[in-house]
Amino acid sequence: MTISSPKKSAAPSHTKDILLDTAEVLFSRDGYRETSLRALTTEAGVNLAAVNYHFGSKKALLEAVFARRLDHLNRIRMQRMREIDTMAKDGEGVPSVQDIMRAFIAPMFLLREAGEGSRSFTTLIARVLNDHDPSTRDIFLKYMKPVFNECYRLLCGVLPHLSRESVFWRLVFSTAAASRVMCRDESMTMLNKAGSPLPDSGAVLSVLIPFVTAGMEAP
Amino acid sequence: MTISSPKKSAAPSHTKDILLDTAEVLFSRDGYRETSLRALTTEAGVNLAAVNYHFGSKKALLEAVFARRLDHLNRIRMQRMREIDTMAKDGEGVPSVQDIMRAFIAPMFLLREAGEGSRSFTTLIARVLNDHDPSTRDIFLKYMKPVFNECYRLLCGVLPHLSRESVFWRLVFSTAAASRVMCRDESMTMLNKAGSPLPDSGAVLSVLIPFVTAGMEAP
DNA sequence: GTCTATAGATTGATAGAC
DNA sequence: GTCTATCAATCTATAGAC
Repeated sequence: MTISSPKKSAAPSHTKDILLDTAEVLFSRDGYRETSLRALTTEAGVNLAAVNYHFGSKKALLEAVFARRLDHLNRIRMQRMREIDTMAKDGEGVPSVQDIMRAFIAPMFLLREAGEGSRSFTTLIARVLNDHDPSTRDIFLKYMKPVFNECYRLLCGVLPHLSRESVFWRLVFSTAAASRVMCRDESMTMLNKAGSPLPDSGAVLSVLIPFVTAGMEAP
Repeated sequence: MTISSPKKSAAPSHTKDILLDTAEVLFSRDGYRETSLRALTTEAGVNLAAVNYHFGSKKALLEAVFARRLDHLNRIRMQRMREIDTMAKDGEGVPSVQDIMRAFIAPMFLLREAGEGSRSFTTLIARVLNDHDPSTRDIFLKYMKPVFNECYRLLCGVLPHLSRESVFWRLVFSTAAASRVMCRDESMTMLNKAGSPLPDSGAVLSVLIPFVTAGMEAP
């Protein structure tokens, strides 16, 4: 109890928290649109009307799911990138592309390993990023934008020989690669001739970081 | 008329063709699940019952949309990769990673520039690849698998110092980057601080190919 | 082959008793 | 805050006249 985080730790006691936890899992497993409020409230063991009572609408529930995790995650990423920025300004040499990319990408994978709920959440991010509905995508992009731009700014600083457009697109490619592994699923296995099981986040990260670093540094 | 391709060129005269063309555009613009048969048949100017009469179901229509384009596209990609393979076996040196990646990725971008319909189609691929419903994804992956595996095989040949798992995952990252630009949209503009307009496929390709090549070749 | 009409099911949201 | 009951809208798919 004494070392636990914020307030409610083990079992969520309030309907609101139960709904957030359940929505995180079901939205990531089946998709936001494909998850009906009936399936959600049944799984959560609460009444059908609870979502609209506590959050106002289904979409407001989705936004609440994002806010709960991203506020914390993005604070970590921004802090890491600011540390890199400060070190550079203090004359401790030019930061490496790899350090910047790791600050941008790694915290999401660490979150992924933090528990079943947050694991679902990172999958949800990857799914929402590719949603057809702009308003659904924009809920996430609103949180993404400041972190993306800070990373972009740092990269422009250490890759002055590249056009800004090149840096921008390469960073887009990198986020695409990262998000693809975030929601890795059976379709991966279908392509995987080697038949090897899906590796854990640490293993994927050790392939992903060199990949995006080399891509960013390409001539 | 004499230089036009296959059979029906300018205006599709049959209901079936009109439905394929309209489905391609609406499925890519709004998503497969989000496009109702009502919206589809209204836009196509045909009767609501036409889809089920001609194709049997909505999902069979999606599959027909894929078959019409992918049979041709994948034949081109396989041919290019086989040419690379033959050259290597004839002792004309080891093929470059860049050649292999270009054979795998470029034809899709060429198709994208071939017209409004095929442009929509490449967007549709990228959207379906990230669909929540496995059966929807699998329709595309069934066509993707042989081409992906051939590319994977070639890459293993020229990157013998890498583990097969590394090659596999790097190729997955590359396809993710390619598919991300395929459905580039307003959400890109939202992130793009430089505010530059979305470049054409040739320009994106000239950034994408060096990126994935460097990523594949990373130590 | 094309049309109208509708069956049959599911959805998000709400009103009102408790 | 939680419940039941229900509304109004949507959907895919089909039956049957023309």
